[in-house]
Amino acid sequence: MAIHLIRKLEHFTKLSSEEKTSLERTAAQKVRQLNPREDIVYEGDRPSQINLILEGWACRYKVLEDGRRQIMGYSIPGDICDMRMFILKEMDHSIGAITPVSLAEIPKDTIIELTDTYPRLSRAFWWDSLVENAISREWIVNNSQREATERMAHLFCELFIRLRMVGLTRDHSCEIPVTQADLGETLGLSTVHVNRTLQELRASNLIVLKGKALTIPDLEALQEVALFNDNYLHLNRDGHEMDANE
Amino acid sequence: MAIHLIRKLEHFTKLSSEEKTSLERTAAQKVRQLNPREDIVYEGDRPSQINLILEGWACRYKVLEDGRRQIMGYSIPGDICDMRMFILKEMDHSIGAITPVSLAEIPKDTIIELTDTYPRLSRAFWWDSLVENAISREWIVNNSQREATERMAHLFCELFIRLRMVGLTRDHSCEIPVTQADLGETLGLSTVHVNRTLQELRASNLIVLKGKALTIPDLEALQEVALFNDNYLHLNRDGHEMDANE
DNA sequence: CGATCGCTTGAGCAAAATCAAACCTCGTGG
DNA sequence: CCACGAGGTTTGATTTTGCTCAAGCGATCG
Repeated sequence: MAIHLIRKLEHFTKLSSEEKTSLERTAAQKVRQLNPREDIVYEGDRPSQINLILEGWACRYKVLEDGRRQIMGYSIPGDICDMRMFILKEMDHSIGAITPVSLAEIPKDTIIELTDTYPRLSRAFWWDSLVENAISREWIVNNSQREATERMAHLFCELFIRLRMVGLTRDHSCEIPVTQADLGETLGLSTVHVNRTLQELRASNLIVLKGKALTIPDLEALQEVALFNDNYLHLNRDGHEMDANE
Repeated sequence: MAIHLIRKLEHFTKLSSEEKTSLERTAAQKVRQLNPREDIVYEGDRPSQINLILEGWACRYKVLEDGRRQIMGYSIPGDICDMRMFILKEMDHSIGAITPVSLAEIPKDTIIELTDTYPRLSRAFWWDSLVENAISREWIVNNSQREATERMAHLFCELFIRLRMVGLTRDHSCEIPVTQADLGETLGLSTVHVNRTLQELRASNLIVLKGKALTIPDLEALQEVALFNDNYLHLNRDGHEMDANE
């Protein structure tokens, strides 16, 4: 069930079969199920373990005192939330389930053991967290410089590529299980404007969105209107020189 | 000259005098001077060393194909740009000097040696980079949910506190050596609107800004209008249990 | 079968962008 | 010493983008 994580990490470096089975075993140890809208961790929590998303979508978010809510990132299968508990005492944001979520709960010590035993895994985790940071930075650009249509297009490009990395697309399609209100809280737009922007993207045949099923007939075209540059996702196997040779 | 870095890291854990002199020595090894608007690293670069800001301000930024520019973070004295080169091959953004900047160039191997010798330093660097990520996430919230006045107020609160951490404030004042155009590219606002927003903050006596000198007569008041919560800066000495006892 | 949640539409409004010009400072060179 | 120019700030007028408010619609589910 750690298949998504493994697929993702192998965009950085090829893992040995021993490393893969270790990951599989670790991820199977303790699994927790959550319902949509349930929180995985709360702002202010002092988490003592790492959560790996096995199935479903979650999001990181903050709520301002007056109720405004901002989604700062999506966690999809294969994503780890979060390594930072090794150092930081308190969560400065919450993580909530969007769909039903199945989580592997991995104790701190298990991770330490794993990374001590397999330095390649340690580096791959590091890569993963650096890419996550790069995504945060790109979101600053997206929500600050791009206008609604570009912004939405950019988000769809990113999500499609991330889902493809972990094997969750088919041809030109994937599932985007978020509501238009969620999209608004992601992109800093009102729900009404999200709706109208989606209509615009549909009208230009850039996307087909029926319920949760997103189809991108021409990814390049969508990337163009989004001014999308995938370099921040670091897909070029930066760790290939440490590939396992099997 | 690594004094600012040391001050910052000691908000996480107290360093031993040996660790401090090692940092000082490392930072004095090779120093480079840059002029305002000169780039420290370019998007696409493959950096081979770490740059520590000793004096002056720099910023991380991206430029879209059509010229729109977004500043994604400020680097002030004591900031490290950037540790990620251990893993990632190519910079996905640029870093440019805002003021004259003096940089310590630290070779990869020196950092490895340092962190291998002093695990406490290693953890402190890790903390530092996690706080940097938390700042990025907060900027997403800031530029997406807050309106112009709140947004600007929030930025000033953050910068003031960060400068205070490294000893670069006096009473209620500090230097903010950025132009209004820079502020616009930071906050996702037009220069004209930045100007008007500043006037508003001045009119409400929330800030005094003369040239580059910023005075915040009542930080709490400014934090209130900004809906500012400092938890994301992790100032509470999360590493105090590993303090050096000297 | 009503209630709830999510999506859609319309009308009016507010925030911020754009465009254009003036002004101010400061450093440089005649 | 003064003129000039560049970079930065300020102001006014107008337009655009996206927000708010309000209501209706269409599924889905107990």
